Amino acid sequence: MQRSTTPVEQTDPQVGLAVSTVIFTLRADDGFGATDPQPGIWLPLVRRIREPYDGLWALPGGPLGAAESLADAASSTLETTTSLRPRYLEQLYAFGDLDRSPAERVVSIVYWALVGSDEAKRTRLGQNVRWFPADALPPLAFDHRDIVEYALWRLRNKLEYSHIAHAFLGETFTLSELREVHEAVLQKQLDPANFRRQVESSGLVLQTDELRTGGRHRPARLYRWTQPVTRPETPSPGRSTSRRPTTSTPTTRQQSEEPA
Amino acid sequence: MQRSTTPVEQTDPQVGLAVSTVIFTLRADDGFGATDPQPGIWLPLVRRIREPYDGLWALPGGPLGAAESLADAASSTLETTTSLRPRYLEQLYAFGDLDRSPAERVVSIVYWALVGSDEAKRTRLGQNVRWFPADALPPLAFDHRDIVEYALWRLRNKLEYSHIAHAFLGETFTLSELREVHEAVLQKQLDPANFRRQVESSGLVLQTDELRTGGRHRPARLYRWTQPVTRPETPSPGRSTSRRPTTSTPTTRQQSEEPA
DNA sequence: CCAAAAGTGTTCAACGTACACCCATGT
DNA sequence: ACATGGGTGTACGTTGAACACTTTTGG
Repeated sequence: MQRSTTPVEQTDPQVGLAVSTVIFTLRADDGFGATDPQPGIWLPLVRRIREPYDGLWALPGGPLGAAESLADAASSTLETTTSLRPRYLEQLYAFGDLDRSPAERVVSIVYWALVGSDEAKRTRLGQNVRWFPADALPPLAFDHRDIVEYALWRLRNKLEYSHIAHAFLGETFTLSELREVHEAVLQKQLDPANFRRQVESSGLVLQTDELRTGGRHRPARLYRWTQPVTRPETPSPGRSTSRRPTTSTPTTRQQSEEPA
Repeated sequence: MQRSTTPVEQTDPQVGLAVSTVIFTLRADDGFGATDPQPGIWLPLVRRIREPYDGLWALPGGPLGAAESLADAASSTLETTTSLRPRYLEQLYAFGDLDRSPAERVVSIVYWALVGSDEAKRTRLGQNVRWFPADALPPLAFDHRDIVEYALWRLRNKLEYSHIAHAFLGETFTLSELREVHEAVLQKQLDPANFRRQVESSGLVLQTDELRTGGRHRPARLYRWTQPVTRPETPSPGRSTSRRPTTSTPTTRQQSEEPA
């Protein structure tokens, strides 16, 4: 007798199914009003008010409702916790080790999300919710520390071949502003000249005819994204790198323009 | 009142949790004894024997047992279906749309796996299990067609920066054999000369002092992998690209698994 | 005028690709 | 001898990093 095929009857009732979300934003202050020179990645955590791990901080999340999709659950967690709507949302991974939670068996499907810097700053949080800098997290409950690390890795990775930086900026932005986002996320300095050329030739961004004045230097041209926000809620192979092979290979089939 | 933090109480009992596996192997025959010139990707499917989708083919899988980890569930599905052990196993994605299954609500955590070509050939399958070429699948139940497409994309993607081709080859192999694997998976011809150099400089592979004779041509040197099998069962950021930066900063650019 | 960021140009090394060519074996 | 794949050499175009240099504003 072999196992039956996938969607099937009902699961063992002992296995709980939860959805959690790692929410990122970019902030330039230190949380007390002082302004850092470089912005950094921040994320909201929820203080647990029961066992296990009572008192520790944890990722916002909760059980999956029977009538909500996975992304909806992640999104609604986010809104309930921060009163914000995600500008980007993507599934991260399903964590299901047997010993994640001391007593019960819980599988957590984790999403990661980006929210706007400006909006995040204005938000008032509940009593048991606080923003923390990603590089100075308190002790976390469960395996949430690993989850955050993995989400950070994914964020940094993704930044390099997509326009998720969109989520941190307004409708229009200067290339310096965009570069600062990249520098904050990747935590390294980028050559302004090379960065400019890379972005301009990526096709993700479009010149406007406006300038941003005000700095005590030459005004900077404003740009806008060519496409609206990315919401990869269905994992589709297409990566739309918009690259065309210069010389060769009519590789028969629609050789997907995949990344790695 | 806000949603509580992650691993938590119990889920709505209406939501089922299943684990399915997309199993790939490489075969050179057409299923009837004739030998194709180029091997292709094949995968086993299970014929459903009940509603919904009775009679259609589906991915092997089943409900998650309370005492098994996600990877164990995927692995055991694989063994039950094909009597094989996976040489590679990785989580693909969690599919949880509301309308995946007509009546009930089921979330499927899907894994993808590779099994050895030689082993797969020797295996006898049960009555309701059959291998199909990935490019000629029958109509599939549920959203399994999309899932397979996504898994294929991931396989092709991953082939280029890891040594998962390991799974299709023996302990030692010639560079031609390795190239044939790549050509079969990527479905395009590769320049033997350039392929050789790329692989040799990748550090993933090591020369032996043995040769493979027998062809009516110059004997080919045998190689072996520098590392054993990859089993990324914890999604760790480190990709171990083992690349040495020639001049400047260790910019270890790596590509992410997962979609656009 | 000076500081500072915006924006352009140039050089160089690394890398992928195409392709010519030699090597060693079985028949 | 010759066909066939194993294996080496090389030239060229693209890309990315480094960095010199010009431009335009505010003070």
